[in-house]
Amino acid sequence: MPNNQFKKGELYSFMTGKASTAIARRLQKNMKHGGIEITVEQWSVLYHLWKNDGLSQQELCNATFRDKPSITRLVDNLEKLKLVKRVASKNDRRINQVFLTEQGRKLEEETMMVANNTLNEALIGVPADRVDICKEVLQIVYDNLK
Amino acid sequence: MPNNQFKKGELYSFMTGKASTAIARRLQKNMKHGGIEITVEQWSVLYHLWKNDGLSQQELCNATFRDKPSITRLVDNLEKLKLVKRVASKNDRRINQVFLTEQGRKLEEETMMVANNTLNEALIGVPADRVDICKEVLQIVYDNLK
DNA sequence: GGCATATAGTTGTTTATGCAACTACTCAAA
DNA sequence: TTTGAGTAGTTGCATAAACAACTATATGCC
Repeated sequence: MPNNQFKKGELYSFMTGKASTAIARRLQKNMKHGGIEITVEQWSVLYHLWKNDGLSQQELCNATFRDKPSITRLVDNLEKLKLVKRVASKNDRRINQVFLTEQGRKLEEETMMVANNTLNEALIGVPADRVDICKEVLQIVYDNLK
Repeated sequence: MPNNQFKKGELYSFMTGKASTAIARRLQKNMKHGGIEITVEQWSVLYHLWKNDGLSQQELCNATFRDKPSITRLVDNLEKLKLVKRVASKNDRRINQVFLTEQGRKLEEETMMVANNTLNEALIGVPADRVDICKEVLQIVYDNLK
């Protein structure tokens, strides 16, 4: 028994993620404006390495919710930009660990500041308790479907 | 003065739209499983034509929050699939109106049913009033950034 | 040890996106 | 009536995504 109805197109934006598209575009624009020459997708990989350097590509797949080919090519491009380096694991030769370079580490502070500012632009006029509810709903949706 | 802080990565999912990615993937999977051979992006264009046939490409840009090249190519592909047809406007020869074909119209009922079911899968365990709050927050975010 | 199965990662193909540069058409003002 | 600004749409290029097919390595069972 459905607990919600998709009526009158009011949930179109919800389903198509117009808000998150808008956030990604603004983040991209703000990074470019700040002289940070990476894509938002590359940012999402670096983000997890800043928290936890040396993740394997598979762990990056799980963390970023991207498939293996996507991570292969994102890491390819980040390597070309000299921001990360693949290191074959000694224990398990199937695994590449991905490590930040000095250059990659240096990006963290500035880039996270831009991300933080972008989020604040996005949330102007939204009470914090409503943001929390929204986050919870999106987390449940993600858990339902992932 | 920032009204929210981007702390401890808790808003990573919010910013990167993991929930809407999950919805889009599930919708794609459900359509394929139901024998509907279109992409979710093509669905988003057809959706607006079902509500309002004959929109111009520019109007489709506004409705779907995509840029002009994206709509050009989505309409290209929908035309190849014989689901829509471009018709040059008589009043203003710059404008293409996009009309559904009989085949395009026939997809509506089944496809909207699949979309509705997908949404219900996504929202299992979420009280309706929380969905409403989430929608409102996302609408404000979109309006802040669009 | 050897084989089946699973896991990590890569490659190929099609579709989609963002941005910039371009063509074609419209409209209004000199 | 011409010209110049604005609008609608297309094309080119780089990046990214989904899916399937592939290689290489690891592991567990006989």
